[in-house]
Amino acid sequence: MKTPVSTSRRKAGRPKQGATARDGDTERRILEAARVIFVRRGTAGARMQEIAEEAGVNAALLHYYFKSKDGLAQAVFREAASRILPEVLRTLGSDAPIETRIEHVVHRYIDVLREHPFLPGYVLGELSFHPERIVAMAHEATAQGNGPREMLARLGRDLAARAAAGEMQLMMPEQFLVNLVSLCVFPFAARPMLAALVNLDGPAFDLFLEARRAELPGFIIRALRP
Amino acid sequence: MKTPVSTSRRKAGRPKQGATARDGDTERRILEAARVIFVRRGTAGARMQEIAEEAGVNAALLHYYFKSKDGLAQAVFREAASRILPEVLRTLGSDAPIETRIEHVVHRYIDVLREHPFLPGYVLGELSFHPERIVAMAHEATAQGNGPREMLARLGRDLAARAAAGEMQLMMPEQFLVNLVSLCVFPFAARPMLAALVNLDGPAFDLFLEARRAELPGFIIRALRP
DNA sequence: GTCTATATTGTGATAGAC
DNA sequence: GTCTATCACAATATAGAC
Repeated sequence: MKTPVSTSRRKAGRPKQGATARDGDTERRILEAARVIFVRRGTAGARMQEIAEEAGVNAALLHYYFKSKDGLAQAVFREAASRILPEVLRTLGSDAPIETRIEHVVHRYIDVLREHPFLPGYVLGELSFHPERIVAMAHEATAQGNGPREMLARLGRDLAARAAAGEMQLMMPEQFLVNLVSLCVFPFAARPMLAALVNLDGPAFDLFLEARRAELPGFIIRALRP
Repeated sequence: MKTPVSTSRRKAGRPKQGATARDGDTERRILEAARVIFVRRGTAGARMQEIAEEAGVNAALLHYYFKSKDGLAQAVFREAASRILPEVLRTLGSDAPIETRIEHVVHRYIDVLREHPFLPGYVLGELSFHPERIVAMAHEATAQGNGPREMLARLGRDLAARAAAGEMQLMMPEQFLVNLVSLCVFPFAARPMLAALVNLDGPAFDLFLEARRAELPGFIIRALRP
């Protein structure tokens, strides 16, 4: 009998292939289903029953693998947030020219979010309703040395150097970071509003994103000129 | 006995001043309390009991004035969304020079959101988890003639004219609108993340916003240069 | 209009057989 | 590991007295 529970648990002995779970690891199936349902309904709106059905497993198994609904919710939020945060921060802290970093971040961000278009709404909702979740994650990242603080400090030095050389506006790195992320992420979170208000739905939204991916780097770079 | 319920209901005969409700209109007290709780917890996370306590009234009264929890939720969302949408759209469709409109929108947006800093997180969460709500609102606005479509069309003509005169980049009005709104709204929705990741909390966030209010119009106007 | 009491269902969680 | 059965309680909603 294996010890269940815990956030960082991983498969420790294959299941016996019960009749219901057609393939692969049950725990993974549950986690994927939970991601789908939590992202769609929000943490409070999600139902364990619906997650079980989405995963095609018995509802009691959710508690076997993850202790509680909150355990599942935390696991899902971690995964979601770490999918749209760290890589971009890393890119932004590289030693390429700022213009190159901007282009990389914009392209990468929009590409990732096109594959997970509902993540921003979910993450922003969670941030608002469960702000404590992000705090724990930030602590870990900082402890690992992946901390965004160093990245921001380096970015600030680079911006200041370019400004001193008369090549750019002087701008606080925090403002720069927020501008960049806002312009990439917000359109996804606001998608339902754009669809309802200005008919930016379905294929129109895809075209909008394609144009945005191409134009946004230039928009930001022009805004940085002195 | 007065007919209760319905979204657009207003006070029709003062209450008898029950012992509990210290002052004023009970319905209004409930609606205000509902706003506080729904914004804090999200629609699904909010509890009718907590709203009643926040309002200082008996829980049964919530159902007397608003038929159901969903009725209350709709009323709150309408109020919230109409607080951060229509005015800005109107400003953007004025006949002042584009540069002036940008400055007006940025200042107005940031001022309004500083008074209601948790609205963006709530509205974006609702958009994601209850996209159907915004559709109804958009229909009404369009029916009223307040429609954002005309505003966007006018804005598009103005942008095209300035581009033809060689004074600006050519840009689709949708992209322009999204850029402007993203840069104003996103920082509020992402506030918990900024606080955890780069220490932008409390007074630091206020200073950040003050600087942003001053710098953002220039940032956007520079980005529009040819 | 406001209150108490209660109906009724929903929902997270666990015990225990297999 | 997975299932069935069930517990315990939370939560929306209503009935009816005042």
